[in-house]
This record gives sequence, structure tokens and C-alpha cells, in this order.
Amino acid sequence: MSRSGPDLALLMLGGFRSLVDAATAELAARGYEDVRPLHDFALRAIAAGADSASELGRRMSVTKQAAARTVAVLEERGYVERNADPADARRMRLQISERGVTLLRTGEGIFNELRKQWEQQIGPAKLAELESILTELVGVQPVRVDTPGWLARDLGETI
Amino acid sequence: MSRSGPDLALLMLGGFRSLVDAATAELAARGYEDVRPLHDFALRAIAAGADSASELGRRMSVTKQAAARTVAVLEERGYVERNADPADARRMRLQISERGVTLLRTGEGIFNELRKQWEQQIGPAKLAELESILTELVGVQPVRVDTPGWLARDLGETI
DNA sequence: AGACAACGACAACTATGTTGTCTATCTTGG
DNA sequence: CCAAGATAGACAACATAGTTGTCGTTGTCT
Repeated sequence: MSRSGPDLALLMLGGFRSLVDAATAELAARGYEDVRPLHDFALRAIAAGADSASELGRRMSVTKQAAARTVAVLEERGYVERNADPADARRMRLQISERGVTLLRTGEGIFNELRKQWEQQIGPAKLAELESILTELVGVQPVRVDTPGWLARDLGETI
Repeated sequence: MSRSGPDLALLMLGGFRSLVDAATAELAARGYEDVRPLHDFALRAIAAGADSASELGRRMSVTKQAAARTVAVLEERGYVERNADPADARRMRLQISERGVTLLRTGEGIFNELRKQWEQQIGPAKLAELESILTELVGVQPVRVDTPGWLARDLGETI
């Protein structure tokens, strides 16, 4: 009780990490060893309509150069495809590959399983309350995921 | 309602970022422009008893080399002092400087203010509930802060 | 005394970000 | 209808984290 401000921040970081670490480890176990959380977020942004590197950069609040490099990695690993845009010769249209789609589905499934585990741990009412309070505080606007670094690391091994 | 697993993770990330971004910006405004969240965490670990680079590395779940570099930065910026340990010639004893102490105090105050803002926004009962639920889920064990990258970035400018 | 462990330093590498510059291409307004 | 400006993507240089591996010095323990 009477927790301090810093503790509150750390609690939320802990919750986030707890989920993301577990999800990353599980993804690795299912054969997606080359995926970092950052890649998942980028892929989601592409799925949500960021169909060019520059646009992806905007959505992730990152420079287009950084976005282009993330795209290059994703392409190299077979999660997205880049095709020339027939309507605009400057652009390379991004498309999620089949492998990318199954990755997204798998990731979503894993997160949902983790959420279910939490639900069993504390009960549906409390989980709903947690989500409701967080939503009230953080808002419903999309969270910025311009989150380089540890989000980008392979956390599975370090546990 | 019926939020998904990924959303839950993002909500907690959002909450954490919201606090940390605001705190970093406020610290910068108060004259601590060269401080990243990572530095604050490291300083707290040193204050909590990590009095050598290797020990700091252990506490932050990071290699001693990485810890030594963080220490070097903190020393360069005047937040910690390194003195030869009279009892062990291999070690450099870490001590938080006066400036470091005031930084820690200031940071703590800012986080507490932010927490108070949240309290006013949603009411003390809900905040207590939030903390209680998170504690139940995340546990009381210290959260690992081996969090390179965006935690280390100067988030104040990018808002 | 000798074997082993630990501290801190150095070097090389990875991953992600940034700014700045450049070319090619689109768009728009006089 | 063409010149000026905006935008897409690429390249290069650099910053800030992290990692592994190696090494010399110093403690510790049998």
C-alpha cells in the first residue's frame, strides 16, 4: 500500500514485460525465432494500412530511414513483400506475406492465451477492472510504439 | 470491452510510457537534460547498494561491461563518483554524488506528482485497485530494468 | 603456493535510432 | 505547361544501447 510514483511506473513496465517476454519466448518456441516484438508491432502497423516505408515511419513515430530498415529486415525474413506501386513509381507497396499473416495470427493467439491465464489468476472481474482503469488513464488512442531497443531484443534467451 | 491480449499489453506499455515520458520531460525542464530513464534506474540501483560496476550489472541483469559504460556516463555527468576501494584494489567503489542525490529526489517527487494527477483523474479507490491488481499479477519482486534502447532515449524531445 | 574466481578494461560486433544528403518522381500553381 | 516544391526511398556517418571474448590484476581458498 501507499505505493510510490516510481513503483507505479515499474508495475506497469513489469506487466508489459511479463506479457511480452512470455509471448516472445513462445513465438520462438513455435518457430518464429527471428521475430522481435518490434517486428510484430511494425507488422501490425502495416496490416493496419501503413503500406509504405515512409507511412510506417509516421505511424510508429520513427524516421522513414529507420522504418525502411525495419522493412528490409521483415522482407529479408519473409514476413513482408515489397512491390513496385503501379500508380507511383517512387513507392514500394508493402504487403504482408503469408508467413507474416500466420505470424500475426499466432502472436495474437499467444497474447490472448496469456490474457486468459491472467483472467484465471485474478478473475474476470478484476481483469476487466484493470483494463477499464488503464483505458481511462491511457486513453483509447493508439499507443505509440516507437519503441526501439529492448522491445527489439530477443528476450527469450535472457530469462 | 472484451479487449484482446495484445491490447492489454499495449495498455500497460502506454501507461508506463505516459508516466516516464512526462517525468523525463519534466526532469529536462528542471535542468537535468542529460538524464535518461535508464540513468535514473541505474542510480536507484546504486543507491540501493550496487556499489560496483559488476554488482550493478547483476542487479540490472546486464553484463558488467554494459554496466561499466553506464557508470562511466553517470560519472562523466557528475551523478556518481568512483573511488578506489581501500579493501579491494580491484574494485572501484561507487558513490552517488550530491547532484545524483538531488536528481533522485527530484525524480521521485515528479513521479509522485504524476501519480497524484492520476489519483485526481480516476479517484484514489481506483488507483489503489489498479496498483493492487498489478501487484497481484506482476508480483512484488523487483522488476528487471535491463531495459536498453527507448528507455535510454531522450523521450522529452520526441513528444 | 597454486588454482580459481572476480573486478574492471579493451576491442569487435549487433541492433536500433538519428541527421543529412541525394536522386527520382509526383503535384500544384502561375 | 512547366518550374517549384514536396515526397519516396536510398546511402552514409554517427550515437547509444546491448553482447561476447579476452586480458591483466588482485583476492580467496585449499
